[in-house]
Amino acid sequence: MDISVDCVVFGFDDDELKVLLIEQKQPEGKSAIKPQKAVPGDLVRDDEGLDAAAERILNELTSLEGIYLKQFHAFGDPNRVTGLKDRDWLRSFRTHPERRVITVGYYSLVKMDDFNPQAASFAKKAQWIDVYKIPNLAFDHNEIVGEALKVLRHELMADHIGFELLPEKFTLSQLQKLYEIILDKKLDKRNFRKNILRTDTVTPLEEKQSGVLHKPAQLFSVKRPRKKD
Amino acid sequence: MDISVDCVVFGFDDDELKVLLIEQKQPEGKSAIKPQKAVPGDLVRDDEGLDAAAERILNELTSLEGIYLKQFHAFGDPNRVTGLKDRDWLRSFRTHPERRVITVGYYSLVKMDDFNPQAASFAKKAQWIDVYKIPNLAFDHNEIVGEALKVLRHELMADHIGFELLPEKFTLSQLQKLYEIILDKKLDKRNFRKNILRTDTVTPLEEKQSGVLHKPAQLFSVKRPRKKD
DNA sequence: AATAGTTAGTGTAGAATATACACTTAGTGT
DNA sequence: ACACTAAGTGTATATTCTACACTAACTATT
Repeated sequence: MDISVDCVVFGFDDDELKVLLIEQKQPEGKSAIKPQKAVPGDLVRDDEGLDAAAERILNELTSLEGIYLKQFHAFGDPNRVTGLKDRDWLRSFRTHPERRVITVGYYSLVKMDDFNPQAASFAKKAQWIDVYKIPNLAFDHNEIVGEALKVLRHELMADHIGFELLPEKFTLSQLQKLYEIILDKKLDKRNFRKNILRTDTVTPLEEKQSGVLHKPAQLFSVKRPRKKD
Repeated sequence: MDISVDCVVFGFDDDELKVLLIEQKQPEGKSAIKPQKAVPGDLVRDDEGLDAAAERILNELTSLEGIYLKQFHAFGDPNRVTGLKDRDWLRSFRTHPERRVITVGYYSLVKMDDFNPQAASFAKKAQWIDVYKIPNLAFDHNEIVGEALKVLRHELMADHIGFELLPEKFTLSQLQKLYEIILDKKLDKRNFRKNILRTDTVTPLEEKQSGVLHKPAQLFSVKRPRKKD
């Protein structure tokens, strides 16, 4: 058997929660077939830990580093891979295409800002897709994304990890919107603010929004552990 | 690579939280070496899902069926297995002893009543060991048990799954003791009872304790989904 | 028959937390 | 200056959490 790692990378963009999907390479000589989208993932190397593999693979495919990255579930159904396209693809790209693969799911949150679409090579391969509009994916990736989303919701409430999805500087309204979209429900503005400020994970900056056609909002950033001043 | 499943089976006995450990069979011709204890686990078969494997292995080693059994983490450190004894053991009992093995941890809760310890396969014997007095185990099983315990604590609070560890009929005091032991802290009696009764997962029986040298306690059982009466 | 010993069983007041709700403010564009 | 828009702010009420102490029911002993 082989082990792979699949990374469900969440990002947030104005008013959509997105997942990073790659477009699979076309198998040789089958160019007529529409390529499938998939979550970035690959086989774990023989001498590599799971967490390390996840980090490596995510890095290879997105050039991101040092990201909140968490194992959430192992998917081991022996019939995980049944699709014809999936089979074709494996035959073209894997040395042992018939081997059963068990995959370990990781999820991660990134600021879309940090994400570097510079590499045209990259932009060709990877794209952000609205979580609520995900097409059919390769293998069992729809299920994997679904599970990741459940975990994300849970962790969002428990650990307030949501800032990870926002740019360096953000307003509380943006943060609230993020929560509303992930949880798929409206939140009360005043209560939300109380809650967030109480957790003390966020610091107001000197700066304010500008160029908006309404009262400019206070900008915040994530509170980092104090360096000595 | 190979995949294995390890099952951390919790049971409860009066005032100790226990884990089911097996004693590994001795490798041939090394009878001087003290055998190691381990959590029941084995390789996943080639055509078998992870959950199915966990159930099968638990069943093979303990003759239990239909147990609350939940995947909690995959352990994939390439240096998971370093001990000399572990190596010896693998050489004796595995067809591919040098292969790297990634293991998926499951945990499960059983009523010790229902359990009839029957060592089989490569287990010399099976025994319940106090969670807080676990010796050095084979492989990375100490870590695995530790993680399982964390998850158990978490799920205990979230989902009130504690009854699984008690006999069919139990008193609220027994249940409270169970919580106290798992969480390793004292709880307030009245508040505890309020909480449990509020969750509505438990029904009082007609029956009371008897033969105790104090006021006999009401017996309860887990509330099962109503069958049609 | 009375007594001592033991755990079962119960309520409430105060603190903390969660919820619901509406108006004023500071900008931009016309 | 006026209209438009989202930012920002406080309070009263309901709910949940916490701390806390006495009486009840049974057994064993004398």
